[in-house]
Amino acid sequence: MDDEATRARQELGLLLRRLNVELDAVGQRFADVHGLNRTDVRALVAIMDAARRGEALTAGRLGEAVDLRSASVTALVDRLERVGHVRRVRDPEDRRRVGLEMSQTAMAAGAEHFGGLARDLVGAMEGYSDEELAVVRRWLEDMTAVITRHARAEPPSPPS
Amino acid sequence: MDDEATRARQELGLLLRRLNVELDAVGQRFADVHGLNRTDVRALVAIMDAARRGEALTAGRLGEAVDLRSASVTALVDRLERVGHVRRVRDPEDRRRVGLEMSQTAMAAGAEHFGGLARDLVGAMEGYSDEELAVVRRWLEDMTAVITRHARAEPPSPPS
DNA sequence: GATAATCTCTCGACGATCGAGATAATCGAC
DNA sequence: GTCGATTATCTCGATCGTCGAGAGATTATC
Repeated sequence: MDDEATRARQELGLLLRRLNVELDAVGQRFADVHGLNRTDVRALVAIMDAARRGEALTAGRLGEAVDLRSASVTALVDRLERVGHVRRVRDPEDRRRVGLEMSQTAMAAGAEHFGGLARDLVGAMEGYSDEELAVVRRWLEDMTAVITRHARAEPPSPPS
Repeated sequence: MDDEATRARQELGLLLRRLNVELDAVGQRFADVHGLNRTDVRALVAIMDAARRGEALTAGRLGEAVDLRSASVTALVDRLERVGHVRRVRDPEDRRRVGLEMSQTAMAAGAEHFGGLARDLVGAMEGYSDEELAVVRRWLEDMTAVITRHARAEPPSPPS
């Protein structure tokens, strides 16, 4: 591959990084608007995702999802509960466990903020053909695979 | 646009979010390995980017780049200087200003971690034709524009 | 039942960030 | 040149998020 082709590919990597920065900024903005910190937002997203899958997250599983110790999860849920975004619900089957339920207002706020972004993204894709989006999809999956490998462990080079 | 087409586009949005999470994890991993926090990593990246552009970041500009007040920037630079990643250099022309220079070891560490990722990403793009990558590029730019608009201000809907 | 395992919470400490104000250097007007 | 306004950075004290250690409560195992 000649230099020109390599450089074009490197630029796509930089574009990806720029997109990453802006996407993080969207989350930061949601946090600012609602008086939350980044961890709180990550937690709400995790709870929403779980709810969408039909599961009710427990305190422990939330801690795994956002990588926090139990003491921090307690403080985190205290904060979210204090402002009314989540509710603690003791599991009747295993009363050690504490389920987490999102309030309707929190669900609505999240849907408005992130749902609006999703809607606009879909709108911006209207002009693309199915074939073009298939290419994009394959590319995204390939890039995600590479990135995930780097995120988990640091191989000197990809196990080719 | 029918439901099937819309759903395919929504899935690309989810793929993008997943990629974002993994990319953040790469930065987190760099932080873990080197005993830094996320802010420190963001600061080092900002300093590296500036250095690549041939500029030496001052303390104030670094604060703007990572969105921290001056008190926090002082503490931040103290941390980075203490472990030898950056050096304070008084600007001889305006001695109020403090320039920041990255150490060779820090540059090398960053190049190894993030440069390795960049190399692998380029490698994963080898199988794509120029035309395919042009589509991907256009798509990335379009998506970044939409995301940036949401990150800066929250319009009820894109100003179409 | 006794004991081990699991899940969450409490407590004390540490560290990152901030607001207010201090310090030092530069710029502009005279 | 000199003085006041401005700019850039730093110091100090306080606040808040996170953690480690361990307690309390519940369930599983024998």
